[in-house]
Amino acid sequence: MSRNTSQPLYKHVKKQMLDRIRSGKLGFGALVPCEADLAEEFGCARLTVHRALRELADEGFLERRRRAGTRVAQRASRGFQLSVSRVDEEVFARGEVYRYELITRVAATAPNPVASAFGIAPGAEMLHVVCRHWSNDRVFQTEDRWINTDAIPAAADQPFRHAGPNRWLLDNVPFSEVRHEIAAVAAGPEEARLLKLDAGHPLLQIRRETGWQGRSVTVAVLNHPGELFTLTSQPQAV
Amino acid sequence: MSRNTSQPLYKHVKKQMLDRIRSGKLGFGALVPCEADLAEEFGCARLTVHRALRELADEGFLERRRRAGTRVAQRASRGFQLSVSRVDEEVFARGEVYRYELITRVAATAPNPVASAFGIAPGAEMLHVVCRHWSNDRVFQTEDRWINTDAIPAAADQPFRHAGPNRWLLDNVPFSEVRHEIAAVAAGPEEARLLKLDAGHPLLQIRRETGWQGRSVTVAVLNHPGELFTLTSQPQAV
DNA sequence: CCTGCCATTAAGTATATACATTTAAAGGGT
DNA sequence: ACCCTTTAAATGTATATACTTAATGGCAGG
Repeated sequence: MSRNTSQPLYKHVKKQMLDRIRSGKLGFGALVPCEADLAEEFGCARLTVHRALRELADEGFLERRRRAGTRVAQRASRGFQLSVSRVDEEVFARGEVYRYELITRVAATAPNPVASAFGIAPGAEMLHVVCRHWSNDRVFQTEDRWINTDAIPAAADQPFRHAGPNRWLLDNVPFSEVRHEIAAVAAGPEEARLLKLDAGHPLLQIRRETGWQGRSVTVAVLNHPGELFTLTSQPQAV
Repeated sequence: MSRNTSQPLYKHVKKQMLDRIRSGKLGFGALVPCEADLAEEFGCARLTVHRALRELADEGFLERRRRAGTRVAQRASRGFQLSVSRVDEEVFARGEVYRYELITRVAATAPNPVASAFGIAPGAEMLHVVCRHWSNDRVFQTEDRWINTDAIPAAADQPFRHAGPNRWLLDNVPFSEVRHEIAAVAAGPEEARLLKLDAGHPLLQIRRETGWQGRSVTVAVLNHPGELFTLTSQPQAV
């Protein structure tokens, strides 16, 4: 129970409280003593306890409401963090050789679902880029992306010949919202050709919609051969 | 630029700084003024600025080092949050009817990969549960789970006849680490039968390993018909 | 018994102050 | 020029204090 002085006090309090939760001393739904009482118990200021409890609440361990106090959260709906990086960094992290290949890059009329996501008139022109990302000698990911040139005029000048739009966008365009959907689909003829697989092969498909201040700036469909690529979540940070 | 008084001051500062980052006024890698200067600029205490900047750093927008100051972070590898809930809650959230069905529940010798994950001798007995989760009249998820009865003796007494181990574990067992892998696979004959699909159908497969204080307590393989189920990430919180 | 008001409680925010920690940069000696 | 020491700048933590906000639970009045 003796505290490690090389560690900030609020972290010590945090760890102690987490221990009580994990050991079952404070079960799911249990009422946690109020900040003032804990401050007295730990012999520190209320703000120190406040910070510890606030961070535990941010991490999903506690639920806090004014006047009603602090309770141990039900664990049912805790999130977990999937890391999403630039595709070339993913490949590099696996110790393999990355190569980018542009398939097509055209200004075209956006199909209706894309146009409505961008909040523009159907029939308006925008940039459509299709490309492949290689890892050693295998196709690691195909990318089929629409870019709202209305929102990002600079994209219209990018050739995307030697580096993918993924990378350019991450490096150059501010974004505020990202929405992802992940599904397993069977490869259609077009996808099978691009991924050099047989039609019907299972694909891990990520649909990513990136927005800036409420407005969609780009939507992308990313396909991975199912068994080649697995997304791995990080363990819970504690 | 006038501040909304119904909003905490530190959030106002946070928003202002985020605007400067997103608008490009503070480009990637740019040096942010020190806390004292910002405090003077916003006419508030240093601690208020400190909290705003600390949270922005926690969210990955800034990088801070003592003495060296605060800089705008490169955006390359920001994570996103996938929510994981109890399967019955998932179905309920879709407005459909949930039904649980137990297939098998036996004490059996764990296969080697499972035993080694649990850190126990190969050949030791543990609980193996196979079940299905229905959404209306379709199989929403199959669950193939091993439970370390060494770590959770109470599980040996659970019949899992009317509610799945997923739910019981979440409600009753503390856990500290969760690791996920997500992949797309083709249904084998056994999976096809359980999911009432043809063999070869694409499945979204989630492998989940749950640990408590460094020790694995349960591993599960969850299969979803690929096109039925999509994991949707939450938009970035700002 | 029900309703609505209100006091009280607990969390949330803000400030001034102080001191600790890290480390870049300046300075000084060889 | 190089290395070592010192200084100071910036962030990090801790405390006391005060006020704000939300919401519960009790009380008064109908």
